[in-house]
Amino acid sequence: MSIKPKFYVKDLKNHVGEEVTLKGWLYNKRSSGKIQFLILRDGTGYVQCVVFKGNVTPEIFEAAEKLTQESSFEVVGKVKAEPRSVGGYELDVTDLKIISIAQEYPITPKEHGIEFLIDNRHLWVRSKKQVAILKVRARIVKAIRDFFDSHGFTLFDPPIITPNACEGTSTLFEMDYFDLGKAYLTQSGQLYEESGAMALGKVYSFGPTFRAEKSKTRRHLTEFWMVEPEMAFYDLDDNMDLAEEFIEYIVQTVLNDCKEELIILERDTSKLENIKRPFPRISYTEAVEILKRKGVDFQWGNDFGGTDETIIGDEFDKPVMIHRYPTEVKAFYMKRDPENEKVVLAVDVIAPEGYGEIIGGSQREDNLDLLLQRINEHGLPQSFFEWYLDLRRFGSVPHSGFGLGLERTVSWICGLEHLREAIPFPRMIYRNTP
RNA sequence: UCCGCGGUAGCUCAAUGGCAGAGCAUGCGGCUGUUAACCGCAGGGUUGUAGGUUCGAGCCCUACCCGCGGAGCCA
Repeated sequence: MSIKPKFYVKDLKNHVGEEVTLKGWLYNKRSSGKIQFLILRDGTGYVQCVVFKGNVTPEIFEAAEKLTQESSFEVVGKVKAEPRSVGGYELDVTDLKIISIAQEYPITPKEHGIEFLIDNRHLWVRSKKQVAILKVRARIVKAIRDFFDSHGFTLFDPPIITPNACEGTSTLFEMDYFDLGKAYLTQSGQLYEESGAMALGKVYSFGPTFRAEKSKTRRHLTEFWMVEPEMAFYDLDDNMDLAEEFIEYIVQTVLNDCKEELIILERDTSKLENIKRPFPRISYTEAVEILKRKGVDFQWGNDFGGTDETIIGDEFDKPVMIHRYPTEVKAFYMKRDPENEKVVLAVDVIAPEGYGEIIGGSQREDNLDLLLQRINEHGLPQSFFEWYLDLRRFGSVPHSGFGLGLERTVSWICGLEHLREAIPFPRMIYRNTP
């Protein structure tokens, strides 16, 4: 026997005048003596169910009275268009069955502090705003896959467990790996993607990555999702063209497909409608000039901090692509600019409205000798990178790629204050539960 | 690791060094169109922990614990 629902709230508009059965949870309740208004949510939407004392048996009316916030129940009723009701439709209840009465639910319709909400993240995800964010996240994930799948890319999954640091810079989560000593959780699949690009031309990976840095800001998680395309025969300009088209596609897809969610999130969509190619492209050196013009005491050669990024980003109403960073502040695998040895062919994309870096990418060093030199300069053990150097020994080609942080993108598009709401169960330096 | 702010009822917050309070949630009662409904009543407290100052400490002092915001680091 099947118990799965035949109707969901999102389908009600096609069943006006019909009697349907809905299953879900009580989001909120209001009553006025002989009439009760039950707000049912079922994951697809919210609908007000009206229980009139005259229309139902005393038992059914009493059952409705017993329902507490987040109790689960099944309700039968006739769908009608009702402008007074949120969502425009409501259900005239004729029958109601309690599935499970909820204990006193901790998250009330009033305000809560962030500590309490995160402690109750497993329940918090039921809230209207969180449901909207998670739906937008899911839509962005699909948009990302659709974009690459339809642009000639092949999904190429890198390992999560790795023997060494990819970039040799950030701190990694460490573990014992049987008799082989230490292993680490990946901080990027990029080096592996490069081998994929040499095999399949254009590849991408999409999955969780891990950073053990003790960053304690609204822009950091220790576990976050990253999409990393890597393309053979792409130079920096080709890379930027792709990044630009990619971001435009994601934003325009969400605008088109997540209208209700963006309303719930009270997002100013005019700022998103503006996210159309071309995006401004400035060099690092030009970005430094912007900072100096704004009165920031900034030395050419340093990396930008969070506030620097915001100042630069505020100069533009679209994502800004900053390219050609000083060699010293960037990773060993980035190709040096043939026209200026002091900079590498890297690009960071800064989202508007203070959301910071959402993309970091570069053209990769494809010359074996120069790559070896860079590995030595960074004090990295060459033995770990022999397989990576092979990619330059056996038919090396110019190639490029980038990584986009999913949660930062979700956060920007949804207009969130903090990255922790952009993932179901955030992992942060002082928080790994629930 | 550093700087700043905070910890009082299940939750969000008040309380001049002088009786520990409100709203929401919960329970009971009322109301036939509510929109975070409303009205009445009730229960609910080791004020983060340990010390200290004081006639008297939620409030002042010391240490510690926990959290939040930021810096550094990083995407």
